[in-house]
Parts: sequence; structure tokens; C-alpha cells
Amino acid sequence: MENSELPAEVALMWRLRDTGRRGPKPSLTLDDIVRAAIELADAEGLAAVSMARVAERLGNSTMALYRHVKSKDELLVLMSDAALERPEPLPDGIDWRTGLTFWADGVLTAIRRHRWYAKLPISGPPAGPNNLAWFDCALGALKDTGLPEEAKVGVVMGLITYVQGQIRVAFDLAAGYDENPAAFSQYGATLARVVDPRQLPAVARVLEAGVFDEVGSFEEDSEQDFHFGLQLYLDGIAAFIERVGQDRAR
Amino acid sequence: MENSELPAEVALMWRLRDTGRRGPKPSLTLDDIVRAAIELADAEGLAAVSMARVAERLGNSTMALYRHVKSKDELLVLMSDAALERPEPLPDGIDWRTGLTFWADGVLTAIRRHRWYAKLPISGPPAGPNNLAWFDCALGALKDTGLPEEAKVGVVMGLITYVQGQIRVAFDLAAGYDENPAAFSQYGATLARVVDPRQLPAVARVLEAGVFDEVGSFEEDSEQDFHFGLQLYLDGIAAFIERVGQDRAR
DNA sequence: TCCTTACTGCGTATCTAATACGCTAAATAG
DNA sequence: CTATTTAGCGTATTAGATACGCAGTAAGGA
Repeated sequence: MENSELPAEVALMWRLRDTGRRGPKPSLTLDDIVRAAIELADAEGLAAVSMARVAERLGNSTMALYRHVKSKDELLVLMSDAALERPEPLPDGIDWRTGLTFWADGVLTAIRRHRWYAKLPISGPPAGPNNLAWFDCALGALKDTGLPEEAKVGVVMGLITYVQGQIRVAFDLAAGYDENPAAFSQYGATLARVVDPRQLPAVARVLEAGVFDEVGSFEEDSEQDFHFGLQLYLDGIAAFIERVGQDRAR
Repeated sequence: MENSELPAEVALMWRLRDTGRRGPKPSLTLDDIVRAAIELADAEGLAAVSMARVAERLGNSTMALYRHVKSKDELLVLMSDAALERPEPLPDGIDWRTGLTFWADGVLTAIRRHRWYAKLPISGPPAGPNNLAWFDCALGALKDTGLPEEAKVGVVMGLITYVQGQIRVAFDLAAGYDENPAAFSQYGATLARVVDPRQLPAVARVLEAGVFDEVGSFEEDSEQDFHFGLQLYLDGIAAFIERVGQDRAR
């Protein structure tokens, strides 16, 4: 029960701080702070999250926050766990592929509510309660595949990376689009202007095929890209499961 | 030849600015600035890259830089293209799978030289000369697969996302490890302390199997993870190529 | 009950960074 | 030779993180 040995941020995420007995009643709670920061980020983006703005939102002074978090980075870590609410548990008896697709859609939906999530730096392997719940959920989907535990972890880590990467790209592009739509609709034309077919023959071929000529609705396009790439990765997992099963049968 | 219609950053990346005739000779060039910024980031990390530090490195004043770049963000965009030197062209007649593996290893090597690269925000689809060269290289590897151009683009975009995501995670974790190695070696123990097997059965199973008990050398582990995930994705591509080939045969 | 002490909120001050603005001087076009 | 551009740069403004220390509060012990 020695919380002292746990990394500070982990203890905070699980709210394991030994509640101090003496002194004034805190008028702020960690939950308040994290919630306010998340609301601010939702409303005005991650860049708007400053200690001062968060404190203002709570009607407190800036420095009061530092009684509850060691630094802004620590606050960001707490936000990153709190933003992902608990996953819906997977329906029972579902096959792994359907399960992981369901899971990936869930991640996408959860992060869509907090687009800044994809911009946060990764501070370590999943350790907060919500992140671990998602991790558990994905691992659980692989329950009946016969993969050894270590392989499940590898598969899920790769999937997380893929999913978060795809989301990050999609949101960054969408943000760039909102900022300067012209640059995007011109994309094909711009490339055509700049690409020398002798230097970049494959890009030139793509341009000639007109792939970049019209960029449809971003939301739809990126949703399609997301699922397309996801299916590729899931096909890869299927091949891997097959391979491991055969090795084992021998 | 109207450069005016090109997005400003693209024109800069391709160095298409119409060289001003009048006025004093510039003592700084854009290349100097970008090179200095990259050296600084290599040496002390992205956080050390401030306009002041870059200028200092060049023996100029801070504000002089603003004659060449509109903002720090623009400088970051220029850095992100300049940091990826040209790819080695793929050996001729190589099959797509070997080609993409070679390509992915090349990306990994290139980014390893500039670890901050993985932290940069994505500002748009590839548009700089170096980024496009890598894009071309990957597309070229799929030349003989019979995939339609649009599908090639989708496959390559997904691959880029996967590769960069994996690299980002690996470097962030490595940075976290350097900062606080204890937190990593304790990871398994920490989870064991905090995980309730009824709440997170799959994670508990992984812990019981001892998967997180010893975390080997990070460089090696992440290299293995990188290739493992890459192979999964490539298996997925193989399945996709197969499928498209069959559809076409019908 | 009163004192000790841990703990809270917060004012102040410092440091770092981005960048707007406007001046001066250098080239070159005409 | 003058008007026009443009480079470099000094100054000042704004924003943000966070160190430091004071003052008041409430629980535990005497």
C-alpha cells in the first residue's frame, strides 16, 4: 500500500493521494481542474490551455493550481487519461475481427469528442485507468485467438499506434483545411506545377490519373481512409494468427 | 510561372521566391536559417529551437530571421522538409514488398538522425521536395502491383501514417525512459498494484504472464516492434493486392 | 481549550519566447 | 542622381510558466 513507490503521475491518475488531514479544506479538486482544462481545450483548442486560463475558468488564481499539479505537463497527462471515457464493453462472443473494428470505431468516436487528444505527446505506456480500460478491451477481443500474451500485446500496441496515427493525421489535415481551404483544393494543381516527371515519375503518374483533382468532404474521406487502413492491418493480424496457429499445430 | 498562386510555404520549400533585385545583399539565406535550426534541434531538441537561439547561432539578431520566414511555424515546416534528405532510390526490379520494407527502413534511418521530426505537427499532405521524393519512392515500389493509382495512394498514405506513428511512439517512449528509467522498469509492478483483475481481466492476464516484467533495451525492442507491425501491415497490403487482382480477373 | 503544524490559496517576481513596428542604410531602377 | 525596395536590427509588447514565500485555516494533541 506504499503509494510512495508509484510514479507520481500514476498515483494522481488513479487518485491515490493520501488525503491530507490538516489544513484548510481544498476549494479546488483535481477533478475540477482537469475538467476545466478539458472544457477549455474542447472549446478553444489545446493552445488555449494555459494555467492562467484554466484558473480563470475556475475563479481561482493561477498559482492555486500548482497545489494540485506539479506542472502543466502533468496536467496534460491527466487530461489525456480523463478525456478518453470508459469504452463500452465488447459484446460477448464476438469474433476478434469484429471486436477490434468495433474497438477502433470506439476510439475514433471518443477522440472525435476531444480532437486535441491526438496532439498530446505520448508520455509512456498506458497507465491511467481509462487508457488501461481501452487497452484491456482490445486485448480482450483477442482472447480466443490462441496468440500468446506477448503477441497480443504487440498486436494491440501496433493497432493503437496505427489508429492514433491515422486520427492525428486526419485531424491535423482537417485543421489545416479549415485554416486555408484554398491550399487544399489547389493541392493537385500545386503539385503539377512543381513536380518534374523525370524526378518523381510515380507522383506524376498519380497526378495524371487525377487522383488529387477533387478533394471530397474531409470528414468522409478521412473516415474512409481510416477504415481502409484498418482493414489492411486487420488482414495482417489475420495472417499472423493463422501462422501462429499452424506453428503450434506442428 | 505565376508563383503568386502557390501557397507561400510551398514556394519557400521549393525556393521559388523571385530573388529581389533592389536593396542590400542579404547576409543570411533561407538555407542558412533552416540548417542552423536543424543543427540546434539535433543538438538540444525541438524545445531549444527558438528564434533567438537560431539567430544567435548565425551571429544575427532575432528579428533578422523574420525577413526570411513569416513565423516560427513556417520555419518548422521548412525544417520538416529539409530534415528528410533524399531517399536512396530503390534497386530496380525489386518486388513491392521488399521495396516497401527497404523504404520503411530508410524512413526510420532518416528520422533517427533528427528525432525531433516525429514531434512536428503535420501541416498538410506532402508538398516539399524531399517529402515528395519519399512519397514517390513508396509509390514507385507499387508500380507493378496492378493497383489503380488511387489505391496506391491510399496504401502509401496508410503506410506513412503507420511508420511515422510507430517512430513517434518509439521516440517518445525512449525520451520518457531517459528522463525516468525507474518508471519504466517498474511498469509491470506499477500495473500490478493498480489493476483490479475483475475490472481489467485481459490486462491482468498479460501481467500474470510476465510480459512486462523485464523491459529489454529500448532501441532493440522498438526496432522489433517496428518490424513486427510493419510486417502485419504489409501482409494486409498483400491480401489487398490479391483481392484486387481477382476482382480484375473476373 | 489552545497551540502546533501541515496544508491551502495566492500575490509577486522572474524568465523565456514570439513577434509588431519603425528606423537606417544599402542597392538598383530609371 | 534620386526614388524605391529591401535587409538588418533595436525596442517594446504580450503571453505564459513557474519559483518563492506569506497568511490564514483546520485537525490533532496537550
